[in-house]
Amino acid sequence: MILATWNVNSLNVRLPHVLDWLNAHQPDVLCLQETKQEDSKFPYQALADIGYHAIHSGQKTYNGVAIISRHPIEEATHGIIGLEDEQKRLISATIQGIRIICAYIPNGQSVDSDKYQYKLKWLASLTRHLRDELALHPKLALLGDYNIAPEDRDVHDPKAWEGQILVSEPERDAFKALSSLGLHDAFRLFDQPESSFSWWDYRMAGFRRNLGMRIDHILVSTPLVSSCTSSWIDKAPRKLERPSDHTPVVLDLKN
DNA sequence: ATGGCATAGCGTCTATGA
Repeated sequence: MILATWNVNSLNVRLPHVLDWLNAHQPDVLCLQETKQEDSKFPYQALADIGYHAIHSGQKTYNGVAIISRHPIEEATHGIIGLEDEQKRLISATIQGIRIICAYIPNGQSVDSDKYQYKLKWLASLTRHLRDELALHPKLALLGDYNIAPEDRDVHDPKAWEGQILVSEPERDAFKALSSLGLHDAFRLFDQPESSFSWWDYRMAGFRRNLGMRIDHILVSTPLVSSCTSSWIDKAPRKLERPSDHTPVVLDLKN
């Protein structure tokens, strides 16, 4: 079974890349973030034409999350229980007996911003929500754009970024709180190349110079760990014309 | 290095991203 996550930075622009990627890799599940479109614009038919079901929770201009699956999608829910939130950042479903949660965690903008407080509050609510989900679904995967680089090795220049957004201590503590629930960073279950990143700034030739961050993650619950066989970042879509600034993160699970 | 880019909206600029 192949699970993947990809922040597409507008599905309207990136649909051709997504369809090509689905056809090439045939993942069982692909989670998308930043679709930036209302549900009425979501390309259900184009996905069905290549054999995929989908659910979407979106809005104009900002945010928007989707789960795309080759298998039937069951028990779909939107948002975080107990959090009033206009922003469409979380969607969940059960697929092949695994609870799949697709999240677009707030960026936070800067540590002195109101958006940073919203990010920390959102993460606290997510952790509370995940505790309940895990009680119901021992096999669970949380996939998405976390907007957190968990360790210095996930940052191209840790000194330059020290204390800043995406790496600040409260954000990393929130990531550790998710880990403490029994969720494991699937990418780090395996040996990986140094300087492995999932996002590169469009500016400053960030991708060519590999000035990136690893902020897109797949966390899996303890009962799934022994099934994980490999995890990798697919840099190929970042090399295409008009790429997303993020690229897919992939996890292989044995059946 | 604090921008230089990309996207969407009802727009000729602003907001946001990370």
